[in-house]
Amino acid sequence: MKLDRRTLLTVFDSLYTAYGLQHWWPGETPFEIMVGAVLTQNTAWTNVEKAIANLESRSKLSPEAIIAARKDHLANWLRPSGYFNVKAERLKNLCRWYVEAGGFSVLSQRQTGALREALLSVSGVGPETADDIMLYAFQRPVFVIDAYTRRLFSRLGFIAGDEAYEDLRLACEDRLGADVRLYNEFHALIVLHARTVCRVRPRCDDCLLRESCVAGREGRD
DNA sequence: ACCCAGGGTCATA
DNA sequence: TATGACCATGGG
Repeated sequence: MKLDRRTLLTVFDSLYTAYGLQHWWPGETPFEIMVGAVLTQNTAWTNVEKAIANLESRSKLSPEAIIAARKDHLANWLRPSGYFNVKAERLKNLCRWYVEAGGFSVLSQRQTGALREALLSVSGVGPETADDIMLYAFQRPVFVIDAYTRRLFSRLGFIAGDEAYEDLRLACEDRLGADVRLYNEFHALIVLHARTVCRVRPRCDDCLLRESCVAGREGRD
């Protein structure tokens, strides 16, 4: 891994200059962010919004309502977000854990490591979902590694691409230091960039990260 | 018609 | 530990 703080910040600056502040998940409650994190698993966000709107319009966007709802009903409301049977189960698991643990105020008092482990103990919450929740709902300095991040860093020549999730996360956190604001914007910018430029020009031949790409791509591809 | 989208679990070797 | 099957809708 050729990750270092200066290089990572150079990439961040390029993205930030190009796209500006993203301030992800503004105005949403921590619980809504948790719901979104589960529903967006391998799913386009536009579909997630429809499912959340279904819950909202039926006043089911609360942990108690989701726990009380029949699973087949919940699945129908989640239909637009795909994998609706699976996600109905996962959402119920998460809500039961959330309520039994005492909700946001109580969970907020836990230490970052313990909170992350608790999230991961919920069936249906894997590392990426847990870290989305850690960063965006609980405001903890956890660097989210998703497919986009891995692909971008790989294309830039920083990593091989097959590193374990935890190795990558800890490496990034080590280089960047605990910085919630930075992690928040960085992840949002990577996703935004991936959905626009990288998707259209997969080899980064002419994107704003070209300098970094070319510098890091020697002997690769 | 095809590909992918802000993954995760479970069974198998 | 490491693959593969499976889950499913909607937009490009």
